[in-house]
This record gives sequence, C-alpha cells and structure tokens, in this order.
Amino acid sequence: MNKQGPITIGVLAKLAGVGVETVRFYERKKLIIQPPKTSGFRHYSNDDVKRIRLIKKAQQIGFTLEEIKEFLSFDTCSDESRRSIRKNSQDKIAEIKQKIMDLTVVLQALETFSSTCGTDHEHNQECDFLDCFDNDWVCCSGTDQTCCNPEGE
Amino acid sequence: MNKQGPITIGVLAKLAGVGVETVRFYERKKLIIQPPKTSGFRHYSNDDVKRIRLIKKAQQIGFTLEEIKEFLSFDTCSDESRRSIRKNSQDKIAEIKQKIMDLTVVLQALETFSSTCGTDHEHNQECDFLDCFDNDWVCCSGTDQTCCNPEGE
DNA sequence: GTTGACTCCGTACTAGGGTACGGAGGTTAA
DNA sequence: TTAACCTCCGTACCCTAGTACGGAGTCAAC
Repeated sequence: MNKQGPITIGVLAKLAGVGVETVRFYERKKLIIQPPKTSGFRHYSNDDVKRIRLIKKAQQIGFTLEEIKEFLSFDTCSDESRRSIRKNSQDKIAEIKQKIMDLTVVLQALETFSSTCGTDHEHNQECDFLDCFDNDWVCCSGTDQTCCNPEGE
Repeated sequence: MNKQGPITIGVLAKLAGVGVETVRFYERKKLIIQPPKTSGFRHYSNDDVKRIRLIKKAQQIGFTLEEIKEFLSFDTCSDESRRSIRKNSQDKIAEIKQKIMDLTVVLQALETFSSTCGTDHEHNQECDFLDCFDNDWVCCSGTDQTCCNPEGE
C-alpha cells in the first residue's frame, strides 16, 4: 500500500486533499501529532491521511476544529475515554438532531416560497418572508392567507 | 406591543439577543437597513427584531452572513425579486438537502459509536474511530468485528 | 556537482464574524 | 442640574481557519 516511498508532508496533503500549510497548521493546533522525522523531514502514516479526511468531513458538517479535537480524543474504546464519550456524544447527537430539524423547516419554507412566489402566478399580495419565519415558517398557507396566494393551483 | 417607548439600538439588541455592536456590524454589512433617526438616534421597528432573529437562526444552521443577505433579499414577492428567487432558491434547496444528508450520516455514526463504545459493555478489542470513519462510518458491526463487540445485546 | 522539486521554520497576512474603546453628545430621574 | 446611563461614530482589536513568504537545508536525477 505504501510502496511509493515515505509519506512526506506534500504527499500527505495531496492524499488528504488539503494544502501543505494546512497540515502544518493542524499540527500547531494539535489536531494531528507531529510524526517522527527522518533527517529532518516528517514521515506520516496512513492513519494521518484518514485523520485529516475525518477533520475535513467533520468541518463541512459544521464542527469547529476545537470540537473536532475533542471528538478525535475519543479515538479508542479505552475505559477512560468511555465516560467522556457518554457525556459528550449525547450532547452532540442532540445538537445535530436540532440542526437537522431546523434545516428541514427552512427547506420546507424555501420550497413553499419558491413554488408560490417563485412562479409566474398572479399574487394578490406581497409575501413577507420575515412573517413566514416569525410564524414558525408557515408561509402562504392556512385559512387567512395574507400573501402569495396562487390562483387555482 | 410597542408601548415601552421607541426601539433604540440597545432595546433592539436585547430583544433580538445580540450585542449593540453586532447590530451596528450588521448595518455596516447591509444585513439590516439603518432606520430613520430621531434626534440622531436610530429608531427600529419590530421587523428589525424578526430580521436579526432570523439571521442568528440561519447562522446556527450553518449559513454565512453573505448567504443570509442573499436569502433576505427574497423578502417580498415583488416582480423583480421573483426572477431572483427562481434562480437562487433551487440551488439553496439542493444545498440544504445535502447538508441534511451529511448530518444524518454523522448522526448515525455517532449513535452507533455511542451505543457501543459509550456503554459499559465488555469490549474484546479497542475501537478505532478512524477505522469506523474510513469504513463509511460502519463501526462495530459486520461479520469480522474488530472492535467494540458488546456481549449479547 | 548542479538543478529543480521538496521540506524546514517562524512570521505575517487574509477573510469572516464579531467585540472593545473612547470621546462627545443626548436622556432621564433624583 | 448633576449623575447615571444610553447612543453616536470611527477605529482598533480579537478569534478562527487557514494561506503566503522567504531564506535555508535536503534529495534525486541528470
């Protein structure tokens, strides 16, 4: 697997899809551990590639580097980490669930908004996005429609 | 509703749950429009409170201020905004769907991890978080379990 | 043994999203 | 009418997450 010579910082960066400076930055921030050096050059392992890919994935989803660092400290199932996992991952799960719910609500609002305001229908009134938000994102529906009322859809 | 006197910047900030400096910052960034002033002081409306709450909510979900600004330009269903909505909201919808999917994947991974490594079960081996990630987040399952194997659950 | 690509390190800079400062003037209640 | 508090504004500073720079050393191939 590792026949192409040592994984230097440039190789690691390429494999993980980041810049060399980013790798050094993560080292400074203790997100990855500086590996042993051969004549002054860092030689990484495949785990470091995985680790950086994990960091980037977690970031995309909305975790900060500080959170990811904590997250990565759960890397083995030792007795001492288990307590920490129980405590932290439940919080994080609740947070993610909330985020998913919020996004779902926004998605529905945008879809409704887009399929009413976004069409060429005649509208009898202005549709106020802020009011939709304030009304738990209920937009353009209900008995007393005050906005974006498409005719006979 | 508005009997307690004018909504000055401090009142607005308190009502919306942000700092005064944040309100001024949003004004500079054109996320809110500077309201008319009475003897040099800004007097806001209830819509501004809604607007800032919307901004904070959208931020929590992972939108940048720049995205939110674009988002807020969909605020009415006027003829001129309708074209913009048609063009932009479909992209935004796709983006949100992707975000929800990513979060769902991480949620499942965290739940699996938490319910195996996070329990008091005896584990026959160390559980490697990086390996779980690398294996499409499939952790502690499959025919050749290499980690975190709870006994008779 | 020189060239070119790569790596070393510290330091500086960038963009996004605020937060703090400080002097001047307005407002309100004792 | 004075004190306490609020607001004005520009500017400076902070943190996060990188990105760039530049001089020096290393390596591999020709």
